[in-house]
Amino acid sequence: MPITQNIEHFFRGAFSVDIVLISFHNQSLKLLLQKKKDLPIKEEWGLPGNLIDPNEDTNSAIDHLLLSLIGRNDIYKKQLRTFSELNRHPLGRIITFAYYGLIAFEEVKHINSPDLKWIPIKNPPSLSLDHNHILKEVFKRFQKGLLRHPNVFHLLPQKFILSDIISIYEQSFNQKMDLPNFRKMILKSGLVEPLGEYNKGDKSFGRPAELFKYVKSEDKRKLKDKINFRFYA
Amino acid sequence: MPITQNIEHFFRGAFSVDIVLISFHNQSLKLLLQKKKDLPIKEEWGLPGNLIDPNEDTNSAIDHLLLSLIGRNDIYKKQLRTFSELNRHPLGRIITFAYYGLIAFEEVKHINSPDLKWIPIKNPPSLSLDHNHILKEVFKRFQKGLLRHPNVFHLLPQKFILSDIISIYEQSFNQKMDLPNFRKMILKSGLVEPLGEYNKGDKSFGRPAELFKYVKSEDKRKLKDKINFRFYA
DNA sequence: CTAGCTTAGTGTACAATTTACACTTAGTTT
DNA sequence: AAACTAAGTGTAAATTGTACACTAAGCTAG
Repeated sequence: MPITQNIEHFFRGAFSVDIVLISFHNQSLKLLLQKKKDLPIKEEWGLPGNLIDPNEDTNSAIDHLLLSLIGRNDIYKKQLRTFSELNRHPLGRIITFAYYGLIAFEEVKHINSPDLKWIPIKNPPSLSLDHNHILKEVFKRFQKGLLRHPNVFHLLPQKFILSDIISIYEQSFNQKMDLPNFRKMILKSGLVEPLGEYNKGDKSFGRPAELFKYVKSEDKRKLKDKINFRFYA
Repeated sequence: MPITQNIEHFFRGAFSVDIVLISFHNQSLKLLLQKKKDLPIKEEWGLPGNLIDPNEDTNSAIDHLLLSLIGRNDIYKKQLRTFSELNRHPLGRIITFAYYGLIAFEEVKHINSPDLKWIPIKNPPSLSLDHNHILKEVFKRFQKGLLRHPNVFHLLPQKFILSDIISIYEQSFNQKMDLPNFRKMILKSGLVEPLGEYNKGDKSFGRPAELFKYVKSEDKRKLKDKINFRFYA
């Protein structure tokens, strides 16, 4: 099969980027949606996204997208995977690079556009195209990220309380944790440092919680995953 | 930005699939390479791959590729990620879907083509395009797969000995294991069953090893990953 | 045939981690 | 002041991981 013959036959595809941008506000995980226009599609809202110019790199495309959405692109983000089903887009063969990003809500709370809205990430509405499918997959990876990397901290403000961490985990995995033990784990990880300040006035009852800050461990934690031959679904 | 105007500007890209096919033979992990022709590139050998027809699905493209390579496509395979750097291919903007596949060597040992060869996966030669880069990334994911899923068994024949498992892990992570303890882990996992047969004649010395078979656990092991707030690099 | 090598496989004691859950502390509400 | 809420501490038992000595079964060399 001499592919250099008739090569232009293969060059008919387009690319896009879409982002699942996650934040945490009022004890609840939030997702950013964008109003879709100019597209022959049914659902109005979907994941924020853009077509990629043929001469543009994927990474710079996501940076442009983030700038236009929230005014900055220096947030935690990760390219996840590509969705390439043949008829996923009415305009033709468009494959999309799905990203996810995490950001503390205080960084984006000023944003106010009729084309953007934050919704609770649980039970999202029907989204345009295959975006519900993308969201589902990305959320699974978000969960794995929480298990394997200190990603919670990207969702929290500079000063936070330990029960916010626990709350994010409980929501993400839809299960109750044992507070005392989780607390000890967090402390033992060496990733947080107490500030001696307390969370006054915020809540109405209960003992005020101490505020903590995140410290990136300097030793880089070059630990290897343990090989233990116990597998999980 | 009314994207439905001048839409054909965006449809100039092409797609391809490439596969990192891994096997295990003679106590050594192997990788399948393909001789590249008809391409204006320097290196002769690279990862097996194909351009995708604009009307073809990615999954069916990888199936066709596997059929043409080894005569079957019912092996363990997984789409990993997409490589999309602007100038990764001399023919134009081609983004490639990188897959990896695992197969027991006895299933493919009959294959004999001047365009294909198995090489030890450690210290591969210089490959065409960005294939060394792809290989490196895929190998990391292969390692993670070994840690989190019972993937070793895809590399082993129906009847195998426990030290083959250990050998694959030792090679993949380039570290010595404690035999007695690893053995107990494997046994405790419930994933293997002794056959009462022994590995006679195969090796010259040492006590003959018992043969085992893989049993998929029926209870589906719906265990969740443990949330323990210990993170690894 | 036997001593010694090689690899397979078992046993055990100890260390580290996880889990369950009672208890104390500091604030607010009634 | 009693009751309630949420934060935070302590401890004991169960489970898991680690180190390493030991036994078993074959082969080879003498």
